[in-house]
Amino acid sequence: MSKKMEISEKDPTTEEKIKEAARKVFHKKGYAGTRTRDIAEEAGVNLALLNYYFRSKEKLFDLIMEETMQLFFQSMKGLINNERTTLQEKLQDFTTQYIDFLCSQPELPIFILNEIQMNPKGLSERMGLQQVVIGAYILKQFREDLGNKDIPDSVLLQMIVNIIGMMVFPFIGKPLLKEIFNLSDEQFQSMMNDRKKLVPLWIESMFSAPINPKDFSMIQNIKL
Amino acid sequence: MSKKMEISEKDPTTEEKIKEAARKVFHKKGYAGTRTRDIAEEAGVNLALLNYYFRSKEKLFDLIMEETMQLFFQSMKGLINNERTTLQEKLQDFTTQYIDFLCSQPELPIFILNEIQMNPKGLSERMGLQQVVIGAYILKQFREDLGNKDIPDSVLLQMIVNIIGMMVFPFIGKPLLKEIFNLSDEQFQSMMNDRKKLVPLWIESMFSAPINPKDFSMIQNIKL
DNA sequence: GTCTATATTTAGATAGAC
DNA sequence: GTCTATCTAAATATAGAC
Repeated sequence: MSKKMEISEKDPTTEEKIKEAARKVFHKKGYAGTRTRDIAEEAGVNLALLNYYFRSKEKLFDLIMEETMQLFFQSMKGLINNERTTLQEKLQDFTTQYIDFLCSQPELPIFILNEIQMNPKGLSERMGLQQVVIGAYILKQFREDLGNKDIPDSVLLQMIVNIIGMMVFPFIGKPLLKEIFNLSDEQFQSMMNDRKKLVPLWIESMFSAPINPKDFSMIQNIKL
Repeated sequence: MSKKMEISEKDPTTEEKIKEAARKVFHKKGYAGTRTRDIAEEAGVNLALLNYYFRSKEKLFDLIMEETMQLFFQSMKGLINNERTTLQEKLQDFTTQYIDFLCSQPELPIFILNEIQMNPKGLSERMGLQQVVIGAYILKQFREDLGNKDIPDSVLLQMIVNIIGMMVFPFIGKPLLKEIFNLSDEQFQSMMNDRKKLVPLWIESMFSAPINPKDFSMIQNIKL
């Protein structure tokens, strides 16, 4: 194999090694719980190089956080905006692929939601968060499909929370789940695999639940 | 009003003030993100008094963590072990009262689940966690009710995750939800109020979803 | 670009007066 | 019990040689 061919697969640069290590450690321990020494050690480089390449812990974190949020939300964006699939197909694609994605990055949910709570400022401006969800093509389809059933937007909002929650929450509660039910990693994995098909089934049946509008405040003035 | 009568309602002691402040700050910022100075300031006492009363930040945290876990799980324990109500009644009581509880302490879920992930060791021994859930009376009732429908324990486990998740997840995602959907605190509150009745309805309908066992691995060897 | 050594800053903890 | 002042340790950041 020639040297030229190896360029594309050559060893990562020091800068890349640091970024990868930072991603790993920040995701696991959060901003406050991470020491720059941990990152340097994980990357196998000298501590001083962190500041040489990224100026400060905070700047490095901001970079990682930005990329992580992109990853987390953009991976969702593509799945819910496919205009060539039916609602049922899209829901199935979404749960399958997003659960696969989360399985490959199981600490993402708690990292992101925790850091957002610590520092919510300038969240949605940084990326078009509102547009990602509210403008999603799948929402249009939901509304068409449900228009017949007289289901208000406030219930649709509740269902969005449920769909996301049923995929994301198990990862947030994973350490607790594993202890309470003595689950192995394999069992957790197969539980999430089952969810790929269960979530769409559940969602469909939940929409059939007999809702009496008089029982609910229906969150005034919600429109998606 | 006599001085004797005022004893029971007198100002909190310094020790109590510190503990309350510690609870508040730890819940908000987590262990790593909290500085002892924050706690002292919140309590309005001198920094040195923290160590006078509690020896160290870590000891103070352990104390708060212990009490918080008790609060979080014990408040659940009573609700799912009432032997005098039907399954439907108990589910309704559970969702109503547990959501009320979470509304009164909205940072609890993310605090607890985050700290558990950071340091899962000795979790379930510290309190009889397995017994709280697995030994719950409501589980017996679920099994009886579902015995007729041939629903395996692995699906019951999935449903437990759903029940807890539908109550807890909105609080974990609250900052994000509020930004994406422009929710006010009042709207979030009324959303959670609606959930008190929606969750039991949803759960019931989800149990009616048509499940084909061939589609699922059904998590081998799970028994609750 | 990388390293050693060191400076700076921050946070937890304590000594000792009152 | 409480406070001031201070110590110590830890963590971030930088200077300067190579």
